[in-house]
Amino acid sequence: MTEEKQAGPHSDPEILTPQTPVSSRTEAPIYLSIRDVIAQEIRAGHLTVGDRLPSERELAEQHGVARMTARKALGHLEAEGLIFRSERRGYFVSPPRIRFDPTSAVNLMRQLREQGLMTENIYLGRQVMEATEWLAAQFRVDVGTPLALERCVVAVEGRRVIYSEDFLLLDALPGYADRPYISPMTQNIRRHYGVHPYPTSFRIRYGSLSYVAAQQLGVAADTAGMNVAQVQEFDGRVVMVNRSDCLGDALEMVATLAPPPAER
Amino acid sequence: MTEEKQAGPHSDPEILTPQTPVSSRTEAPIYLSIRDVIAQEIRAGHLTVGDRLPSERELAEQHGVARMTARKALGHLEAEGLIFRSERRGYFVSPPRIRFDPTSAVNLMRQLREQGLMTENIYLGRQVMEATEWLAAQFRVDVGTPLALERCVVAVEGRRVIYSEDFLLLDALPGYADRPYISPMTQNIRRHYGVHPYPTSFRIRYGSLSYVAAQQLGVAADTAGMNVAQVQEFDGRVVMVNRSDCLGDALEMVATLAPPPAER
DNA sequence: GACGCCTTGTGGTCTATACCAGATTTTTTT
DNA sequence: AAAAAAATCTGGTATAGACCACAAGGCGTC
Repeated sequence: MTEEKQAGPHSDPEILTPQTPVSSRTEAPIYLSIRDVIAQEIRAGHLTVGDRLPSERELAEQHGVARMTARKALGHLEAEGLIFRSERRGYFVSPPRIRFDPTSAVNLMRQLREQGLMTENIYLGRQVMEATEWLAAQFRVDVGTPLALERCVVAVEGRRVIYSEDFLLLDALPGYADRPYISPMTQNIRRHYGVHPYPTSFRIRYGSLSYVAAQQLGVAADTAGMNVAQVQEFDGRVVMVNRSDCLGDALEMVATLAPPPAER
Repeated sequence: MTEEKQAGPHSDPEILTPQTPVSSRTEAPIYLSIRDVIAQEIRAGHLTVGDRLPSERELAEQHGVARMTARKALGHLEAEGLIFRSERRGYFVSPPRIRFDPTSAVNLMRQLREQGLMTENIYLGRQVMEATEWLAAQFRVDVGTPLALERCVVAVEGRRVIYSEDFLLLDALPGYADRPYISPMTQNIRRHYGVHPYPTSFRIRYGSLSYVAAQQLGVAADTAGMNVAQVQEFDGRVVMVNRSDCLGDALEMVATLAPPPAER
């Protein structure tokens, strides 16, 4: 889980080559075989990280299929994390997935930098709001409790991959609204209040990106990804709830766990 | 994270209604507005869990669009977990997502039953194999080390949602190959060897389902979902690695974490 | 009642085309 | 040389058809 083979980022043998039908009764769809051809190109190293793929129209012509069929093959490769698309620019070979440990107290930005990735935090602004039903439940407060919302986008190696919303309990953070934003939220809190919040729960689900997230990340509205929610506390009090929409092909959640104390 | 509102399974206010454009410069795609209409029907309770939706062709006609457009709206709803499709049967309103805690030592089947869900384990068979590169790294053994592979499908409330592959280190489990399969793998190991393995790491990623998984689960080959890998140990030795392909709309990963010891 | 055939409906796949808006490149103008 | 305009290329969306394989239900025979 921690080690990484180094025979090229896309030679990961764990992907049980979901290749063409294994002697299935019915033909496999054409787009799967096209996908396999392209995947092979990438794994073989003919196309390497950052390279641009032929356009949908070119691929369609090359394989003698309609554009929508080629498009479906590309969509599949995207879901597998081999390639990503940049809106109206083209498809590119993906770098290896970013790893994020939702159980770690180390904040996301730092986790990314520790992987040697060039990361950037694009701050979108702050607003004050009242707790919705869901937020109130997370914070264990009443609906309508004042919260601060900090919105930002995280770009890794120049690609926008995470749209993040941090909700902060203003009651627990006096004077917060008057202070400037500092990049990693946990740093922000630590700097101002001298405490370091830690995650107490998380939820990861596959889902579609919200409309704003898709816009901010510059992807099609129908892009699917991962919706992550993370709750952070200190002193036994929930102070921060994070909601993120992540491009599914760009990252993966990993964690190493301590053995259960009873077993020790 | 742990509580559930009970105003109907699909009134979850956390979904920040990724509705029609928020005064965007450009029109939102048609399929998003169709999606919103259907989502509204479901949230309002006009369609409830298990109900069948109109067919793609019917919806297309109702909204005066092409079938592929209606299809795209349905695909979006599926990604959001509001509906699911049964191959060549139709679309149905989903039950709430199943929750799975990858950090828990409690096995999946039991977790599901604790949520009051009718679960079924469909055993697909066993085979003996040699460790591939990836598996060898997980087990911390040499490539080619003999392993047992147990394959099964988990159905929840009658719907197949997880295709699971358990890899077992035969060296650590003498005589395993001669013993019958017992449903939850951890139970299996415990029964035979008196020890209870616990998870030591996991990895969750968004991705496409493998071809066999899609076949076993009875979904289209282009279905995306979540790929989960989990490593289990006992006595400091990796004895089991699980790889699962899950229907993304059917479940979510949740966990509650202990505060870091340093903070206590 | 049990079994098998056939019809019908459904999603799964695919084609061929079209238009749009944004990104990129080229050309022209200043 | 710089700036502006135009042409081109790209993916994003949408239409309107088509055929297939499988699921389900009806119908018939046995």
